[in-house]
Amino acid sequence: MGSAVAAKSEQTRQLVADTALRMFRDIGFEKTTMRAIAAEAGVSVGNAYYYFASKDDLVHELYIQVQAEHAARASEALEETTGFAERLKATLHAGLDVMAPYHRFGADFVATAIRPTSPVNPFSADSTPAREASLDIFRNTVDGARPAVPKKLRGDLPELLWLCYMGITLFWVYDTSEGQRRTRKLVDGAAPLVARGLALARIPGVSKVLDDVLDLSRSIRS
Amino acid sequence: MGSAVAAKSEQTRQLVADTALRMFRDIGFEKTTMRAIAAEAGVSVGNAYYYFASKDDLVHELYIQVQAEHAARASEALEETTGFAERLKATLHAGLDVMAPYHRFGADFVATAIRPTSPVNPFSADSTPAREASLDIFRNTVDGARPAVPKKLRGDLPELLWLCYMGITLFWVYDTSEGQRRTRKLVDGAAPLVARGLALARIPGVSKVLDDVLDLSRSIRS
DNA sequence: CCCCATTCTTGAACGTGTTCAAAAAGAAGT
DNA sequence: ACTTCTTTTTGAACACGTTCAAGAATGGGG
Repeated sequence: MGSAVAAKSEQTRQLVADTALRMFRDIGFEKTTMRAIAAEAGVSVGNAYYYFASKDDLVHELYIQVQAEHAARASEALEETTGFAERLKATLHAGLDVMAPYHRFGADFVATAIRPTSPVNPFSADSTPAREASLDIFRNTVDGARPAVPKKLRGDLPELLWLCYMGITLFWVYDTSEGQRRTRKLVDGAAPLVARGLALARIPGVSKVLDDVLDLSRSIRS
Repeated sequence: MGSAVAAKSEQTRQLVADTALRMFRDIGFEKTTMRAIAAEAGVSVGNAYYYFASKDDLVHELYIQVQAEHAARASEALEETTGFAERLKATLHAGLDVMAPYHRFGADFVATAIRPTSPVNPFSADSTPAREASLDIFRNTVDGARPAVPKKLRGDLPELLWLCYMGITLFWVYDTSEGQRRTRKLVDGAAPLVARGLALARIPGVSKVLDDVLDLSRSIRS
């Protein structure tokens, strides 16, 4: 198999993927039927299925692309901020920026992603690379913060924030306010509160409860 | 329209609903096709649609039934407990008990329920009665606790706990451990921690942050 | 008893995601 | 050039959720 041929095959794959993602953005998830994608891309339905096992698989492709874009934008925004609250805000807003064009499609995306059997499920094995890359964004957000976050929390915080990010995404999906203004407000309000909450970890009474929360969290995960 | 006729119509409706719910439990969501339900119930497909606008609507029926059973069991269990942690545990375990037979179907249930347009969506207008009834369970859980929970939290806590319950349900859906043992462990571990966390609300430093959290929560909701 | 309006029931038909046997195209060896 | 094997492409076919025009059953008013 020469490289030119490999390129041809890859070209078809990309054509299908690009067409699908563009149609998702422009006309929504449900109207983007497999037949419509195939017609628009100028291939047969079966051919699209040769490259993507299912429509969900095309959503997976979108998830990967959105995640990569989020990593790029967050990384850039984080270069200029040091305070934890500001860094968290930057990371979360970057995520919202990237998702924005797909808002009308967000509900279907989430409904697809939430099935444990789906390749798009953020906890699934298929999503491990994308999930790890996403976790890296939050590790970077936490580790680069000055003043540093309490050492006790540094290990678990990225995962916890990533989980919060999933929750915020859910909120964003349901947010019908213009430009998802309420979600922006939530991020702006919550980020400094999280930072102040972290400072409380140094109060002895709080620290004890926190230890137990972390213990529970670890025992549940293992 | 005599009552006998009304009964006949209601009888068909119940027959379809009962058949569907039984099949959901026994063979899962996907294998329970509308054609299979109709065949099993001895009616035509169109007839099932006369009583239920969609397959989602049958899931809604299940949601209502599960919620009613949860309310009944929780109410009974709460009669015997006074401590907040114990009450919370009782309420959450009652919910898990009722959902248990539907675990294999849980993922599809959640995927259906999460669509903003779905009648099953717990935040939707269609679900308002069931949601209010569910909130009542948590109001009862909080209000009946002795010693009483801090007054400042008493108003918002039920909604917050209900939201946590949604999160626990999500955890439960993904929990493949035998009998969803890990979810039980999570509830047992988290309930006392929440109770201890509430006590921290009396620490001045914590109280200030908490005020802002509650303010933000209220401003986002309105 | 018959008529009419309402309620209930039917099953064919539509568009969907997905599958698959078969064909076409390409690569490689002789 | 011919064969052989793999990769790619096709489009008909399947089961699904859903719709709908048409018909049956029902019940009250003359």
